[in-house]
Amino acid sequence: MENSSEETPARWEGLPSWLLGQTANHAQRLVGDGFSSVGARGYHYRLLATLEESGPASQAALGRRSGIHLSDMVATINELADRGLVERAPDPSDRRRNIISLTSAGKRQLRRLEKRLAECQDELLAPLSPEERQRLTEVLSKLLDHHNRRTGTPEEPGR
Amino acid sequence: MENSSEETPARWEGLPSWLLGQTANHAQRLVGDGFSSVGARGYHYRLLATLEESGPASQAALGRRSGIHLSDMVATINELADRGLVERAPDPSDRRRNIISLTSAGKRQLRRLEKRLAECQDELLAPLSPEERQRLTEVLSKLLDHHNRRTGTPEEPGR
DNA sequence: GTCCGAATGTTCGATCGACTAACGTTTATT
DNA sequence: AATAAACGTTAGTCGATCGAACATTCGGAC
Repeated sequence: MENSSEETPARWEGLPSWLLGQTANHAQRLVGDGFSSVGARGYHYRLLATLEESGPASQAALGRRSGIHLSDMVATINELADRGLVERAPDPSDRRRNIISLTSAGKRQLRRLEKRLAECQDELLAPLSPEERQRLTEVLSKLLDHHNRRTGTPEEPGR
Repeated sequence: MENSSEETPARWEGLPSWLLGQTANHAQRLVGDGFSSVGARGYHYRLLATLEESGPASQAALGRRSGIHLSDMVATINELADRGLVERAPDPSDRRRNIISLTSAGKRQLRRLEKRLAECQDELLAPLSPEERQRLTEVLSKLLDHHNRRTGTPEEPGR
């Protein structure tokens, strides 16, 4: 979507689903650009952040905690390991597992990414007043909650 | 994103960009499912609607008006033409061009898609009060406007 | 009239996030 | 010991979006 022009208002442009999709695109572009300016992408941030929160863990566990699919974890960890931001070591007590841990360079990168991320949020919400920002995140949270409950995120139903 | 579980709140889940992306995903899934239940997808609706609004036109013009990339127009028109919803005829006055027009079957399909679409908006916004819905679309429109102005949609600057 | 730039339709490919399928290895259960 | 389950890995699919290249055709400048 780069176009439009010509004198067409387009009938779908007022639909909530369309507005959501478009603003989400802008948001994602902003954040993606912010990340790529430091040589990273979304999965990198998510994995580094998860790693800092839960400490060293196996790829499967990190996948569960970060919501990154197992098969994408492989590539993500490869990329981060290549950059020395993360270490992959075999688990001595379970030879199936790798234990992934954050290096200090990884921690520094995480700080950078968080800074960019915060800047992007601000750029994203620039035209909104603090109250509007508050209301927006509230309403979005409510929507997200509703649909997560009935669709995604099993969140261990009976446990 | 099917996972999560494990007892991790995840630090990015409150970020506006994340909330936007996730709710947009839900919205897109809803609409996409609605469309595919009639054997269509997003581009089909957009093209059919554009076609009804602006009448028969060349692929390039339709692309500009619908915001669909030229290279994707080809496939979209192919699919719609295969289903008999649209007709592709050479322009006698310009042999580069095809003139695309809506068939009556296409118009009927458009009606169906619009109905589904309306239902999906309702399902999407289900947990929100009318006032909240109003506010949400307003805020999103404001955001979208802001970012379209400074990024996408040139909308012929000097014309 | 001819020539060059632009528009048009088309094909191919790349991206990014999400997800499926299959497979070999290793551990746990029975 | 046999079977089930978990783990890591590779290799794909998919949908939405976009870029690059190309041949054809048109239009305007000269």
